[in-house]
Amino acid sequence: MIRDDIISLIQQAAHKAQAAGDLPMFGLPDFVVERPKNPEHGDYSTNVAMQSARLAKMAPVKIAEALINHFPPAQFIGKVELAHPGFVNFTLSDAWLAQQVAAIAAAPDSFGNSDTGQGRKAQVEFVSANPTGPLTIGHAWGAVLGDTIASLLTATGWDVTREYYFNNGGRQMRLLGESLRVRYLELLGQSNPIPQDGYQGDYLRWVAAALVAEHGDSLAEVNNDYFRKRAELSIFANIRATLARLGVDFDVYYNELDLYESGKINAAVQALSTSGYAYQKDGATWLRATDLGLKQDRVIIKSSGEPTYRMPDIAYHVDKLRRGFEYIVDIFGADHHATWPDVLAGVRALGYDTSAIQVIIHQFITLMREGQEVKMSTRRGEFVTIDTLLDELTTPSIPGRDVMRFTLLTRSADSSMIFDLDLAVKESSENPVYYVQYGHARICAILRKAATEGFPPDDYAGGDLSLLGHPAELRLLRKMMELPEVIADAAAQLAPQQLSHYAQGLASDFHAFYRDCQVVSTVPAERELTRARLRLVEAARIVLARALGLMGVTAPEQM
RNA sequence: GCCCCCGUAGCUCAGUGGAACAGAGCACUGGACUUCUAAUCCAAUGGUCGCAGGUUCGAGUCCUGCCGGGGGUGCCA
Repeated sequence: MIRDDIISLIQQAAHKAQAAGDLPMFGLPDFVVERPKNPEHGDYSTNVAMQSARLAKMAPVKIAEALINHFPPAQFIGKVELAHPGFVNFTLSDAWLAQQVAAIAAAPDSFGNSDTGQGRKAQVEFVSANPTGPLTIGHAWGAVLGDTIASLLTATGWDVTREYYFNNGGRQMRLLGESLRVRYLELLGQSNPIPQDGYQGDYLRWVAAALVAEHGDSLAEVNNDYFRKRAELSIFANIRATLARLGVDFDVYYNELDLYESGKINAAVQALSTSGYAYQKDGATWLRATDLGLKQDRVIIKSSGEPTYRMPDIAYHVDKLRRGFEYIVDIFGADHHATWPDVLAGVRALGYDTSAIQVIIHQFITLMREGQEVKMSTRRGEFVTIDTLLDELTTPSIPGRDVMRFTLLTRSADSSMIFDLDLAVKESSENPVYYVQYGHARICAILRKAATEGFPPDDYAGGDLSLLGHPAELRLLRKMMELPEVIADAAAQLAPQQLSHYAQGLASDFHAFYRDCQVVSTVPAERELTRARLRLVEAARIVLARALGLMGVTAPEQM
C-alpha cells in the first residue's frame, strides 16, 4: 500500500543522502508516515527529520532538505515538500490517482486486501453464550465485533476459523434442565417451584409446550438430563436462527462436554498436577497462579469433584493451540475480564506460549427504553432479545441487521455504550448506515441511467481515465485509495469501528462528487468525459461495496 | 480496599504507535429539488478534550494523584 511504499522511499532517500555525504551515518529512528488532518499538508506526512535530529546532530529542516534532495523518483508521488519545523509532506500524483480506477476495477472482490497473514491459520472465538436463553443485545455486540474482525483477518491474508464455544456440562445447564422439567410438569397440572437460581423466562414454557405436543405426559418420570439436553437443543436452534438473521455464520461450534468425553480435561488436570502447578487444599484442587505472575491462586476442581469453569477453558485453549492456530482472538464481555488471565496462566503452566492469543473485552451496553434503563437477567427472564431488536429496526427496504451491525460498528469495544431503543427506531430513518447505503444505491442509479443513454459497461470500460482531474474526482479517488490502509490498520488493531467511519467518509466524498460533477451527459462533446466518469463511479461502487461487505452490511442497488 | 474500562459539542460517539488550527452523526437555525434518487448538498451554531500536576521541542493521546460512571474481585459462568 501507499504508506508502506513511502516508508521504503524515505529509507532509500536516507541511504542515498548518507552515501553522498549530505547526511551523517546513523540508523533511522522510529518515525511515522501519517495522513495529515490539514489537506494543505499533502496526502502523507512524516516526522522522520524531527525524530532524527538528535541522532544526526543536525537541524530537522536540514535533514528534511537532504532527504528531499535524494528522494527517489516515484510515479505515484506528485510533490515532496518541506514544512516547518521539519515535516516532509507528500502529495499524490493526480495522473497516477486517475489511473488507479483500472486497478480497482480489476480486483472488485479483493481491492484493499493485503497479506500479513500469509495463509496462516487464525481463529476468532466469539459470542460463546451458553445455551440457557435467547441472545440479547450484549451478545449482538460480541457477534458483530467477532464476525467483522474475522472478515478483516481474512482480508489481510489469514485462514480464519469462526468458532463458538459453549459450556453444556456444568451447574448452569443442570439448573436449566430442572427449570424446563418444572415448566413441563406445570403444563401437566403439577405445580413445582422453579429451583433456586433457576431460569424463569417464558421461553422455557414454549419448549415445554413443544414437549407436551410431541410426547404428551410420557416424560413425567424422565430424568433431568433428558430435559437438559432438550433445552440445550431447542435454545441452540433459536440462537442459530438469531445469528443467521444477524448474518453471522460459525465454522465450528465447540462444547465443553466433548472436552470431557475426549479426556482432554483430565489430561490437563494430570499434567498440572505432575508439573506442580496444581495442589490440594480444603478438599479442592488449586492452580498455583501466584507462580505464574498472578495475585491469587484459583480453584480448578471444587471439593465436590466438579471442575470450575476455568478447567475446561484451559483445556479448550490448549486444544486451540494444538490445532495449529497461529493467531487466536477471544472476544468476551466485560464480565469476563477477570477470568482470562487465569485461563492463560493455566495454559502457560502446561508449557504453551500464549503470546498468539489476543483478548478483546467489550464493555456493556446499557439499553434504554422510554427513558429508563432496562436491567437484564437471563435467569429472571428479563431481557430484550436480538430478535426483538431486529424486528423493530427493520424497514421495508433494509433489513434490521444493517442498522444493528453498523451502529455497533461505530463504537470502539472499550466504549460502554448506551443503546436507546426508542431513539434507534425513531432515528433509524436518519441512521448513518443509510447514508452509506444510499451512496451505493445512487451509483447504481447512475449506472442504470447510463445504460439507457447508450453507455453500457462494455462501452465505458474503454473510457480515458486521464480525463479525470476535477477536484471532486480527485478527492473521491484519494479516499478510495485509503481502503487498503484502513483494512490493514483495522485488522492489526482489531478495531473494526474504523471501517464504519471510513465508509461514511467515502460516501460523503461520493455525494460531494455527485453534486459537483454530472456523470451521464448526452452532449456529444462530453461523451468521453462521461465514459471516464462512469469508470470512476463503478470503481467507487466497488470500494463502497467492499467496505460494507466487510461489515456484513448489504449494499443495496436501490433505496 | 484492590484490579480493568470509560469521562471529548445539547445528545450518541470517533480520534490514544505524541506532532502542524480538536472531528462525525443526531438535535437546532437558514438556504438548494424542471437536472444521473433531496435517505442528498451548502451555510451557521456549538468544546476549559472530568480536575490538578508531570514528561516532551510538541500531550485529547504518555506518567502520577484526585473526582465521577460502569464492570470485576466465588469451590457461579
